[in-house]
Amino acid sequence: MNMKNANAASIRDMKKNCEHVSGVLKALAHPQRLMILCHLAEGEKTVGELQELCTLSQSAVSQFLKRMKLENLIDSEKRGLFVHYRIVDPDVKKLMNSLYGIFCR
Amino acid sequence: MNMKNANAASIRDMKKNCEHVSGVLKALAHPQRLMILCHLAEGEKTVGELQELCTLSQSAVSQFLKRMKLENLIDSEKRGLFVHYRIVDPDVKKLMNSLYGIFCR
DNA sequence: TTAGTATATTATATTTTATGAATATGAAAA
DNA sequence: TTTTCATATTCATAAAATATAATATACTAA
Repeated sequence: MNMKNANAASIRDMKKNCEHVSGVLKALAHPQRLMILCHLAEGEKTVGELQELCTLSQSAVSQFLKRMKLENLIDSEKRGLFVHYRIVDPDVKKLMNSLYGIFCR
Repeated sequence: MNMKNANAASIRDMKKNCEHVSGVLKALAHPQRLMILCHLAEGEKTVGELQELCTLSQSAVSQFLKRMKLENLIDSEKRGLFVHYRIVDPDVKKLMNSLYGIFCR
């Protein structure tokens, strides 16, 4: 087995992984987006519920949600007048659990 | 027991936690800082070693390290001509392990 | 003391992100 | 069909992050 190539490959992987993971982290790396995710980690919420829970303006919540939706961390479903948001990316669920385990006790 | 106060307290905790954790995440949320941390997760490294491993300029490595040192993720020790960096925050070590477990396989 | 090597700092141009106000959309109720 | 309610979008501006080049420090060896 050619070690040189093996290393080159794993460095490439590492770079790729770091690019992806840092993108995810960037989406979480804001006090209020993280707060929103903490609430979503406990289950689906509407925009209005998040607005109350996080004491944020409607516009702010909407923009934060959009940002995280773009990064595919969450998705939404409109039912009647309300839009329900939830975490979709299973990796993000795992990450939120890890964060809780590490930093919240 | 007063539920209202209990909730108020836990919301306060949540806010505090989110502020701290998002600070940590922000420090990781850059492809090359994350790359540096991945290498440090495997053990102490000098600035020059990181520069080679990550193909970055000396100045860039130095600045990234400074940034993460300010956030107390890492620290450094000068021995002779070389400065050795390592991860100090045990939470960051755990987090790097989680990230690896979630995103790198 | 001079030269060389490893690292740190500074300056700055550029890009990205945050914030808040105003306005728009679109579904439902009256 | 007008009004109301939940949510989304746009826009202006401020603030922060990033990249890069140039220069400085500080230790070592000759």
